[in-house]
Amino acid sequence: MNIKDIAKIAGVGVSTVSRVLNNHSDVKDETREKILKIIKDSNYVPNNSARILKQNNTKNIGVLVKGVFNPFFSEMINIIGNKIHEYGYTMVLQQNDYTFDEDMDTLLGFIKEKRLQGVICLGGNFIDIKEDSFDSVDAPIVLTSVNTISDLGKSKYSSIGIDNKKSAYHATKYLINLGHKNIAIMLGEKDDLGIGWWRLKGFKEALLEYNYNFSEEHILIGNYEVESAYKTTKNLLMEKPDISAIFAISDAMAIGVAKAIIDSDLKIGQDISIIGFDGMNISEFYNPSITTVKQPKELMAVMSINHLFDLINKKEGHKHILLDTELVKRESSKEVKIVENILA
Amino acid sequence: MNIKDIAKIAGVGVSTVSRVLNNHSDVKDETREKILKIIKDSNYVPNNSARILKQNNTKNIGVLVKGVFNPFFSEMINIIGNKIHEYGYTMVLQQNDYTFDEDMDTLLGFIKEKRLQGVICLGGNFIDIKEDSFDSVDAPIVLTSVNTISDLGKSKYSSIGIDNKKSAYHATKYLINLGHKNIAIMLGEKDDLGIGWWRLKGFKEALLEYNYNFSEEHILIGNYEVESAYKTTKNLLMEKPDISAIFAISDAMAIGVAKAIIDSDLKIGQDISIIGFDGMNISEFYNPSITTVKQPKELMAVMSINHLFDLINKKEGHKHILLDTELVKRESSKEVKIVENILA
DNA sequence: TTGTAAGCGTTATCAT
DNA sequence: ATGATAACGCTTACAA
Repeated sequence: MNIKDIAKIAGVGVSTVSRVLNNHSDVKDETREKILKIIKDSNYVPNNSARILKQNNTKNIGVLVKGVFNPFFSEMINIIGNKIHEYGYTMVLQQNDYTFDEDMDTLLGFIKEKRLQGVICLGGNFIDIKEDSFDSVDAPIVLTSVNTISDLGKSKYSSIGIDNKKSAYHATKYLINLGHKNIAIMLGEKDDLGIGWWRLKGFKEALLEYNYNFSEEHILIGNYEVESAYKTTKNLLMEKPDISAIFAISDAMAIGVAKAIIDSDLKIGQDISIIGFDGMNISEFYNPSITTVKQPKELMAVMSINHLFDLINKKEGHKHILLDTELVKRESSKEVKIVENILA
Repeated sequence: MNIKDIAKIAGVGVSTVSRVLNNHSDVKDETREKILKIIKDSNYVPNNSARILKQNNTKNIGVLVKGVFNPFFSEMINIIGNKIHEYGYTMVLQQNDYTFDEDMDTLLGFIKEKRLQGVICLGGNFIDIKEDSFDSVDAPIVLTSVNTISDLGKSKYSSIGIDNKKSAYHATKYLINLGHKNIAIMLGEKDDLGIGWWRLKGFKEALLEYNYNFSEEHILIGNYEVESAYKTTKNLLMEKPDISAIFAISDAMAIGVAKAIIDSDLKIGQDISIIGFDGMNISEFYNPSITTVKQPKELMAVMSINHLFDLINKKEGHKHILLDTELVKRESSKEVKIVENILA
């Protein structure tokens, strides 16, 4: 069943049917009604590929996600997906977890292969952006919550994210002001080159400001997983009891840390304070509730997709936005308890 | 840059280029190398639409999700997405949260519009499947973790899920055997017609077996959300202290219930026992850990996508699979404490 | 082993 | 207001 069949049944030419299909005004109402009825009756759906071939517009928006296991992104994908659908476009979702290519290559290939009209990257490392990196594609690109370092090529793409360094700095400072001197930080991976690198930097900066010493031993690795974080923390607690606070750079890891503390018969807050990062709702409902750096994820999602459509429709040019985070103070972080030195 | 340009540059006919593109064997190695080099140098990517138009194979797999906010599905989408990519197909993800159409109509429209080669539905209600419901499409369909009622048309689609009634029955029985007599159940919505309906049925069945009374007052509504569950439970605890256990039909709601109990100065396990449903890892790491009905979500995801490809490749026919759940016993459910009646 | 040309289902241009 | 037809970029007989 194609446009020709419909035309034949209706006793009109294919162009008339096409006009009806595309809501052109120059069709007699009567004819339009008749054709519409036939289309409906025969369950005809236009062939998208033929349309795209002709119009050169796939109406496909790509969403490239690094680390989909991150529940933080799931919700954003949801918001983005709904908006894409609303705009009459199709979402093509591709994960990028197990690819060891440069994220850049994956992105460029993705756009070309799927002939995307635009793409949003959720997470990932784009540390080697060059001035001409995006010259070979003309689909607008929005990098959301990704790690970039270079200032090159900034006029060729947009980015939306938070100030990771600053957020980590404030979180750490908050702990310091509570009297903590021996603070550990839990990163995702050893030598994390992504956002973890910036958060570590903010952490160190706060420490430096107060002349507190920082050693590699204060770095814990949690693989961004609850389970890993749990094991790492348990091991730590058996060896180094002089730590009074742990700053985990994801809420998922903060949960693992919390449970490890509990299972080690220590009291969260009293014995060891915790701060997480992300602002997932479990941090609020955990027992005890967990202090966290809340990212404005709904806003990030909405801005990303709206801005992308503005770019597509050429209503706006590329821009780079840093949104504010909020330090949500909860039960897991308390003033450090004064340890009376019996020998003193 | 199209196939003609490449052919011109290489000094060959378009069909030779096409043969190279499609890995046909009947091309001289020398010619192949030359063409491959030109393709690479000129960054040429074949136009998918033209290809599809000709071959009538989009290589698109649809994933239609109801309730993507459910973190339970996110992980499954991840597994499914990776497999689709691995098979050289593209995943088209569509959410179905705010659609009030029948899920059936959405599904059929989705397949036709995107010309899908196959589709997996994650969640949703397909209670009105007729014998000929799927006759108008020829893409194989796998319904995963969805609610079906009718036995009609079973040879036209596949399904993979768990036995919701049985699972709920066993969970309830476990509570009863711990001595609980006044058990509340928390459903997603009032008059839940989906899986909630079956879980409620299993719940009632267990109660009936022990001649325990069931009243509408034992039904709580939590909207499948942590927050809602929290509020509902808090209200309940202010009014009805004769309940000794709550069975929440999702882990997310179980967390809300747990926190509400804690905030009401009651002890989970001692005062009120909790059972959740799904087997998300937070149930293990919550404080205290929460008993739950664990669904084999990885297995469900893997089976769904593998079976779909078997159907596409006609290696197998439609089938209906019920997987086993596991009741994971944890700290949140304990023997009911004996209440000494002081007046007795 | 390679080239020529028809045809996939649309849309858009140009007549009428 | 409507119809005939070229063109989009590819694959695949068929011919050479």
